[in-house]
Amino acid sequence: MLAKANRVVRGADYRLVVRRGRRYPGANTITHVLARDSDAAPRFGFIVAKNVGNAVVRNRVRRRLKAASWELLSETRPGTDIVVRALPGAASASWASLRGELTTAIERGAALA
RNA sequence: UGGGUCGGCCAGACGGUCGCGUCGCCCGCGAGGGCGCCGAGGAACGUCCGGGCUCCGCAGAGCAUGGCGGUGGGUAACGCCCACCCGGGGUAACCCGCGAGAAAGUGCAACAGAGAGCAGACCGCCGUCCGCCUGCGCGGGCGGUAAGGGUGAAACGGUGGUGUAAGAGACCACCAGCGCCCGGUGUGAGCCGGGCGGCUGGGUAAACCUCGCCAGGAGCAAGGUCGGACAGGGGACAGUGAGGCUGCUCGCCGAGUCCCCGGGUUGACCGCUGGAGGGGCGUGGUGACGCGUCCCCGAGAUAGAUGGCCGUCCGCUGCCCUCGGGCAGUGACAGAACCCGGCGUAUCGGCCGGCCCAUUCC
Repeated sequence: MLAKANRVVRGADYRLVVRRGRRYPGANTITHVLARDSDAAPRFGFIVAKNVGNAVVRNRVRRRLKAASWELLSETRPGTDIVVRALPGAASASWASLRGELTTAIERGAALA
């Protein structure tokens, strides 16, 4: 799981990444990637809206996305902010497909180290 | 053994691996790191009640408004819980009732029916008069009546008798209901028994209403500390009383208040978890619950930790089938956000116990 240092936690940061970052749509997620001028650790943020499911479902989706992000953390270029928005299909998506979507988006975002 | 009824409890298990959050200790100037403890629910849910807590400058009184409604207890309090009463259902265990007042007033009630709220007379029954007829009778007018028929959820007590032209609480007996009185019993709602009276005057109060009881307002985005940012302008009212805790009146306090346009911040910390807390034992009580004593500390996040992945077993479903396995899928409802007590709602499945009925055996 991701430590707090690897999380996007400010509302302003979320807005910045979603508006200015490049979008990579997947079957169950939309990934926004924005490179900052920094060599700080990469940061991940997650948006799971109510149309995904009830609170239990949303928690599970966000935790799986966090776990997938943690596995990709060491391979992500420093100074990158990534925000993943979960779509309603993410509730029933398999672990492998979620992780695959995220990997593809980061690769295409040229954010791999 | 089968069926029923009531109550309590659990909420997949184990392992591996990689992680997250608070707190404590240690290391480090610091960023941070290491170790250890703990880390979602019976409903955490809905936010429907009740409280604690916080602020509103907490004199207060009345009205309004809202809620509650058998009795007695429990509780911090309740619209909750317990016991009992009454009424209804069930062979029974047991369940159900939004359980005050309908002769204080106002309102409401489809269809059917002659008539539905100070009721009414369609068929019928009876008397009398007239007409027809040999006659039994038939038809009509007037009057009496409400026993019988019929309508309805409901038709102004029921049964039997006296009475009468036929009938009728018109009168009588018993029963039911209403009111009053007396005796016994229970803390009480009531219950049991006896007497008297007029002879009865439905439902709806989750319709207005009446009676009794309860209730200040807003809510942790409460409220406070620190830091940061910014830009003011206009209008209304104001010791002749602004404003002050939903509305009104009285009373009290007594100085700035409110609105619009524009601009800025939406950071950190406190509140924040040790409490009507949990467990054991004893004790009072039918019980809800109370009392005493010992032990324990058991979540505090803030884009929001409490988990991700893998394996074995377990349960369920489907298929195959050599009747014992194999394969595949799946794991109820649901996620703390100041904290408690309730209620309501959702829920795959499982465990335990009390009681009742039927049946079999001894």
